[in-house]
Amino acid sequence: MNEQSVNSCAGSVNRRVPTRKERERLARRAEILAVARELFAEKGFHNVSMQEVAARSEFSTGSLYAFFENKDALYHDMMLDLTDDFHQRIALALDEAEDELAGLRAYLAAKAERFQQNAGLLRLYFKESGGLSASIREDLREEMCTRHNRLIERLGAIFQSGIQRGVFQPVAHPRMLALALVSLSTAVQLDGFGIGPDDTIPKDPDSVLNVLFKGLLA
Amino acid sequence: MNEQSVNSCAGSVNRRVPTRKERERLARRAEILAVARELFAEKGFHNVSMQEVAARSEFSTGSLYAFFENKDALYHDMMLDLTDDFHQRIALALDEAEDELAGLRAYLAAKAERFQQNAGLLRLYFKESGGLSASIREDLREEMCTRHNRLIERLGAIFQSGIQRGVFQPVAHPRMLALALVSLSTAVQLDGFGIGPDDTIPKDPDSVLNVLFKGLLA
Amino acid sequence: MNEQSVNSCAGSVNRRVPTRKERERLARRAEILAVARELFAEKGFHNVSMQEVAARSEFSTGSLYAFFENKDALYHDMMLDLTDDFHQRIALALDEAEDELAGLRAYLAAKAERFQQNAGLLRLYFKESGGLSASIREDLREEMCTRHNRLIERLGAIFQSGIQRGVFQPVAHPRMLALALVSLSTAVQLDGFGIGPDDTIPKDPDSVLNVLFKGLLA
Amino acid sequence: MNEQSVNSCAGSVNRRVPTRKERERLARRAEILAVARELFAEKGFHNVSMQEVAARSEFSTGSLYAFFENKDALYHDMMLDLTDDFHQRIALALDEAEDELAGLRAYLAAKAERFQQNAGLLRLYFKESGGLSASIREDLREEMCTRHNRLIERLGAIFQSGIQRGVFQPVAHPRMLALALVSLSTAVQLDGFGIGPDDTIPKDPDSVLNVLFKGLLA
DNA sequence: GATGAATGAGTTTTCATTCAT
DNA sequence: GATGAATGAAAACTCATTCAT
Repeated sequence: MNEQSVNSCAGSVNRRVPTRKERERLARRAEILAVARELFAEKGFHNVSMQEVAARSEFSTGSLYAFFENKDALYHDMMLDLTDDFHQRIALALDEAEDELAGLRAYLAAKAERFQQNAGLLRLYFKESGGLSASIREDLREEMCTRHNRLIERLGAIFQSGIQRGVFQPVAHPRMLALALVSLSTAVQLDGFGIGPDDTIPKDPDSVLNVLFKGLLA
Repeated sequence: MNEQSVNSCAGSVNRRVPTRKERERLARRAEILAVARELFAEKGFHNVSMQEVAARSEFSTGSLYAFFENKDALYHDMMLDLTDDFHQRIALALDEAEDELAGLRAYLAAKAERFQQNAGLLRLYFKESGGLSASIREDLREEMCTRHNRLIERLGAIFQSGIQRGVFQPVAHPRMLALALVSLSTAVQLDGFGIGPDDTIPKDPDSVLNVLFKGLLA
Repeated sequence: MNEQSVNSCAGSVNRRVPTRKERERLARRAEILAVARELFAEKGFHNVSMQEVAARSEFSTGSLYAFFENKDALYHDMMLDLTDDFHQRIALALDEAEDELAGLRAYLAAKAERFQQNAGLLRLYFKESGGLSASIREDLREEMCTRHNRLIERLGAIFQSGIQRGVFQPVAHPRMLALALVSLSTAVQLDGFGIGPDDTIPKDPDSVLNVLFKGLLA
Repeated sequence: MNEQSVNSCAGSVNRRVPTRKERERLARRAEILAVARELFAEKGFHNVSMQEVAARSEFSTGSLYAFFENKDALYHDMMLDLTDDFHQRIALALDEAEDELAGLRAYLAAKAERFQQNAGLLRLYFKESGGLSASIREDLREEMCTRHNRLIERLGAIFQSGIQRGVFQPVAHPRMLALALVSLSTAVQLDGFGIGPDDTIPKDPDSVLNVLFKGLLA
């Protein structure tokens, strides 16, 4: 019953019993969040019932409420989970980049990968965050804006340092360059979802950067 | 009850009796659509009831169904109304512009005016269209994409012509320039909604154009 | 269809069309309240569902919410309805009484009649009001206490006047006599619900008064 | 599993092993009942969940079901516990009283003490017992009525004996006197909960007795 | 044609009870 | 024996839609 006796023979300094439970709980929570992602992406917040989430995740409705206070909380947590995941990847990509240009390319690559991975999720992402949905709880919007701003700052800093190092031409508002990069890359990626007669726009990083850097590079 | 009998005595070439009705009908319809705009913008599709629309527009719920087949149709029509309105203004601005640069400035000005006019509507616009919402009926999404693509084409043509006329530097994908212009201007406008510590980004047309044209202009 | 045409022949000065609707609405409301009385009396607040009230009253659940904001409001209104009804009868009886003693007898008679009429209702009455239920909305409790206090005052005044007129012997706290009368008569009536081996207590007004007036009468 | 086998070896007259367990079990049961009292008094039967009882009593929900078959049984047992406690105190007070008048005073004192001790419990008591709640299981109501009747009988006997001994004036229904005493004292105590403009009614035993005994005492 | 009262299916949420560990 | 996670039936309440007037 007590694991300590089981493990007592060896040097077993680190985590034990509570961790197992905790890990399982988090795994279940993650399962639910994954199902919620799918469903919300497919149908939108109001067109998904808790019953549906319960059914698809193979939990009972009651269990859902053991993990999330209510439907809003489930949505909130799912959204933050999704966003954090995205921003962490990008932050990582930026950390590993050797110089400014490489950083921007890394950002674009990470973003493209992300977009390709889950188109459905993105519809949701832009519907609810880019759209500044009125029906989102104010706190969620704030939290997502915070993350977004953090990303803009970071990219802005890259432009700034590039300019200072003489790699880029000087510009009045480096932050706006960051905004341009983010919005253009998003638009390019989303363009693929469009139904326009021609999908002729290349979606690789360098094409995007070219638009911004025509003449901008020193 | 029927006005035709009243007017039937005279030559009926310029008679407007059915037209009067028709005009009235359209006016009522427009009133409802206007109320729907407000309400949907404020609260989002699913948080507005037909009763609410009826109350605010001073029609009965029954009458709503005389004008729109159901709630989805009301939303659909309102959305197209909104979009058409927007695109018409921009088309007009572009028509009146004397050269390419003036056209782009006109576009940016029209867009900014539009954003300022009704922030609430925009949240909706981006929530449901920019977000490619899954909960929208497919046909609405298509129709909005069509309009969006038409705009992109038009702006792309302006870039193209500017390049041909030697006003802009040549670029591989003029359509991407259009995309860049649209997305950057949107992002700049939306940036105002953010909660970032600094709203230091200038939102006037020339600042936006500067980012795109640093060195791009011939 | 329009009553005006029907009534237009005679001098029909007073109320018409709106009254019909209003009357109907009140009648429906009363029907629901009556069903609610029954059900709440039978089973208690928490053991009655809105569905049940709807079914027994032959309305839809939705209609219930057209008449009462929510279940609490339904209960609240039903309770006040019940109490007001009761207190009005008693007030009437007191008004018509010729002297103090007759007033007290009238009170007891009205109360007894009331108790006999609807035993079930009384269980509820005492359950929720006499019991100062913790689950009642505070405002209801206050409103019922107000009515109760008003009754006590009124009866206290009768004792007072009886004492002043020399009909009753003087007593330090006439209000307590009122309390005694009310509580004793209630207890006597409720005693009938008991399962005691003997129901030998006479429940007529004079027996009750005798207990209080042994020696009180001048 | 059966401890008897373990302990069967020695002389087992004064042995307390099973008793220890039994004692512990009863102690735990009592702890749960105490928590149940509090919670039910605070919020009413239907507004208290087993989870809540479990949490506050620091047992698991499962354990609750080891002590009480279900929620109804818990309520039932708690209620009887409460009532028995009350009646025992009063019975004791009556036992120790030297004469009839002292007995009645003792009853009133015990009751007042009881009321003061726990106002919350009383709300529950009167809500569910005095109110003859329909939501109580019939058997509980019976059991509480039995106890109540027993008390009435006992008080009635005191009046009877007082009358026989010539201490009180003769009265047709001594039982009704008992009822009067019980109901009046309850009403007086509860009056304190009221919101009446004046709390001028004295709540001491003698004031209550005075109302009943004006002229009753020989 | 217009009205708005009525409908009832569908949604979120709670909680008594069970049972694998 | 004890635990508490999981269950799922049931409840309050909403709202798109219809239809008698």
